[in-house]
Amino acid sequence: MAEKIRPGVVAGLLAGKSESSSEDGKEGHVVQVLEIKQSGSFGSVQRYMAQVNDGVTSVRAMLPSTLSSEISSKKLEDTGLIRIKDFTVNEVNGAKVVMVISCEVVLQSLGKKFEKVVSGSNNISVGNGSSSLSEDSSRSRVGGGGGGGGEDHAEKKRRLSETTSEPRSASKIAMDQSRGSTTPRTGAGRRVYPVDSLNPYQGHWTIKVQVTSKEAMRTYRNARGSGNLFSVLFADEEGTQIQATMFNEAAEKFFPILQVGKVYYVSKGSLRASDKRYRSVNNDYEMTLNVSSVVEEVGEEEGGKMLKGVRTMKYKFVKIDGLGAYVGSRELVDVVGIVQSVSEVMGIRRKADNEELSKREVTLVDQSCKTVVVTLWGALATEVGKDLQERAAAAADAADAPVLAVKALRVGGFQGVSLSTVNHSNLQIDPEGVDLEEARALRDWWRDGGGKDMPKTSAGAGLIASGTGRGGMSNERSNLANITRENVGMEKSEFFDVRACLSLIKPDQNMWYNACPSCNRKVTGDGGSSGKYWCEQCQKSYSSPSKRYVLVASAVDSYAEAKVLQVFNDQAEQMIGMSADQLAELREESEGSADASKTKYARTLIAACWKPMIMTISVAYSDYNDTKRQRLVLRRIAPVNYVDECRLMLAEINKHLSGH
DNA sequence: CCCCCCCC
Repeated sequence: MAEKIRPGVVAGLLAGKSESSSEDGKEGHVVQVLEIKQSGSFGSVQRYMAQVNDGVTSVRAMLPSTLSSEISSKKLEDTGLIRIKDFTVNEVNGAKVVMVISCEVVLQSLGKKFEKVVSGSNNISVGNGSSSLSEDSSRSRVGGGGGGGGEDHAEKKRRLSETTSEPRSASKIAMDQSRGSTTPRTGAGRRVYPVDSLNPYQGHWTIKVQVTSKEAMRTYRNARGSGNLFSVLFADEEGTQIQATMFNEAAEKFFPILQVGKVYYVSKGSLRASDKRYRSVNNDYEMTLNVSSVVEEVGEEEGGKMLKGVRTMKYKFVKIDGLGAYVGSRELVDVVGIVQSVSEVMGIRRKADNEELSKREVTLVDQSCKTVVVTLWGALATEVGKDLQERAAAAADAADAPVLAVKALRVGGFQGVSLSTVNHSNLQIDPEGVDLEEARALRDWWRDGGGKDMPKTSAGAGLIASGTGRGGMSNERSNLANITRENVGMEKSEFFDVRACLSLIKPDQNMWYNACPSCNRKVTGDGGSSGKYWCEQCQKSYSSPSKRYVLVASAVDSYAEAKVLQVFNDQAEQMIGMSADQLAELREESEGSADASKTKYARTLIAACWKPMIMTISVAYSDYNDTKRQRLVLRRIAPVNYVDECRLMLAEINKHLSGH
């Protein structure tokens, strides 16, 4: 076995010994892990703790989230070996804990605890575990580097020396920063951490990041108070992103300083687990900067213009045919597709406050041969959308259609599946193939014919309940209790989809009217002596008007009963299964029957009830005898597709589960 | 400490 545990390594870790001189020459320290235990989860990722053992000493260690899948999949078990590449040491309740930042599995399991008598050749001195690096020694190791603007391999190695048992004081870092001009900043004393190594337990760090997006300042007001805030996304050279938010005073302070595209050293921010529901980047943590946080722009001579890795946005693409699973969840997705069409910019008035919004719709297709409409909002519609439109127009033929990669999209249920940009969304038109394997694969697929023979259908088509002609049900389900609450529909009419049954169609109501055969409006007259009916609209008389339903039914779901649901002809016809004229005949036959409930007429109305269906119901307030009254109208019905409904319920359940 | 993200 090439991998060897050197006894004394653990003491070395505790002492912050950095230089790895493992016998195989690889960077890092090989140790054995014992007593692997779950240790809470951060975000969605289970974290583990373990004892790390070198045969002489063992100490508690927090293992990185990157190792969690290895543990859960049993690629690493008790008595296994890992190589620690990067770590810090924290004191928790007076005991030292090794916080492993980066490591790899060396051996799944050794089968027993590794124990060894310390050999004389051990080249790591076994310290007392509390020694720490002096400021000077730390400094001397971090010299050089220069203005390359990146952490090279040597720098990474140096990070191995970082301990938090004696961190460099924040004031020291601040001093270094203000003194910056005399010494290369990436050199003197500024140890730059990769963003993915940050965690809430770490004492002090400095990151070097580019602002990749910046929100406008906004105001919030809730039960706990009100204030201003804005957030930015930082990305480091490795492309790892993290959201940083600033409130109130800190927001005022940093808003003018942080600019999109510029690079900064950031330190003294606080980290905490990010809420998966609201996460705009794939990071278990998010950062809050307060007034005492340090943000300093990196000069261009230090490579501040562009961080190498940032261009490579880190995507977690979801194939278009897989978007259905995200409908209704708040999770943001990344999508890459061939641009099929780009609409003009449209002006929209937001319902809530009548504010004018710009939107543009882009249709994408990918290898799944499914299409989806992405709605771009605001500047993404007017600016990036314009570039996209021009690029699409410039395409000589379909094969040259642009590729669009979008980071952070909200998945909605409009027409089955729809995508919408949010504040943090980021668009890349024709992303560099070298950076983006998926984009290249997609373009190759498209240029090779792009499944030319495959029909391209909307990703939503399979998800919406069909059967009622144009349009479709959304994937959001409400219920009768919700939609009949007071004031729903007060402002303007609202539409809801519910899964419900009719519970009653009273047989003694009017049920229909005589309609003009050409305009469907109510005609006057009763045939009478002239045998004619008059249509006011068409200014014509007819001898044989057809009947059209206009009836009141009750509907029920597992939440409530809506006693009065207005139903018009098309929906009534679908539910009753015959035209109003046909039902009128049955009604006539039933006249004078001894038992009205046994007539064919009555049984037909009963048969229309207790069939679950998806109903689109509009709720609005309308005048009724001088008072405003809530009015429910059945606008559309569709059969229940149980597979789809189960899928929606599962998504709903998952939404609740992921909330914690 | 936010967590709204719009329209059909």
